[in-house]
Amino acid sequence: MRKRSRKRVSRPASEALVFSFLSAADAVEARLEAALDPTGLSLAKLAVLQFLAEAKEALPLSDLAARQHCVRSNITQLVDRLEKDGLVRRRAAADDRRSVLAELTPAGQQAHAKGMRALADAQRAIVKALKAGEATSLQNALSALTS
Amino acid sequence: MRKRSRKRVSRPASEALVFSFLSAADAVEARLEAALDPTGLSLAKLAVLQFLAEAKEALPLSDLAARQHCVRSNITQLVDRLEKDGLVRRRAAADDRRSVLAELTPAGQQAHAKGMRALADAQRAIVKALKAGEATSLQNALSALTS
DNA sequence: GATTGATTGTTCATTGGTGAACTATCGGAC
DNA sequence: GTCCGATAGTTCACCAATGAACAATCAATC
Repeated sequence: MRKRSRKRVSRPASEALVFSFLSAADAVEARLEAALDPTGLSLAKLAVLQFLAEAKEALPLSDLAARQHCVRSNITQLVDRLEKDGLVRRRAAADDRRSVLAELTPAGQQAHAKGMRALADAQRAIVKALKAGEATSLQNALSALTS
Repeated sequence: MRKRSRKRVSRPASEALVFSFLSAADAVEARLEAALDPTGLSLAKLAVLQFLAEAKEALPLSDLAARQHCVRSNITQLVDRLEKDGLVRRRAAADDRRSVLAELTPAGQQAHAKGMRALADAQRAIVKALKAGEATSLQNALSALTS
């Protein structure tokens, strides 16, 4: 489950908000990860399956890296593990001999479905924990933070 | 800088809030980590230095693990790296021969001071990005999420 | 005083990330 | 047609974290 424990370096009041924020995010992430636990998937793995499923076709690894917003070497390793799990297969691309395509196996499709169901449940539970009003104010705060 | 790229598995409106939240947290964390970059420290390392500095004495590694909310093996490795950086020293405990104490070196004290300054600046900048009203509503949302 | 159980730190394997270096291939420009 | 720069994937070393297994030590309890 790989908890990603938060450090809360500083104490003071206003600045502490930043670490509360990060700490809350870790808690949420841990909750999602825990929800996926029975499926044997992680968020990282499920994301790859989801990209493959929504594309409805095999995708080049660099494509996956772009969608995942991560470096290519990370995808190489993720796909290594997914392949070992039997959820994904590597295939050569017809047009470009540099390219390697990843495609879902039947087991991968099933894992994807199961994982997305578990994830959706967990997401709903978390969102429900925020009363309607707070959800929108959170959304404002969020956009202020990311800008 | 170790960006912790967010996956945004799902698209739908309300549930997507959860991933926006995680994504915003990653952005904030990346910003803090970037602010620490010139000091050569990471959040994880700075947190250890901070615990040692605020304790004003050498601390057993298991103590650090407790404060960091992480497993002991993680601290072993973190202190390994900090020791290699020359910021921390391992020392035997007088009373308990199982215990290993970590203490700040002079370089460690300086790095701590510099790191905390950089961190505080970055925190202030981030908090300022949230107008006063949104800060409190965020705080409410936060407590709703963690409960 | 010996045994038994908890605690301390380390090591190892695994997950998930980064970035640099390398090979192979692809496409143009010339 | 050849050369040269961009692109694709892998490998490697590193950072950060987890959890299991292990040796050493401590603390009771008998």
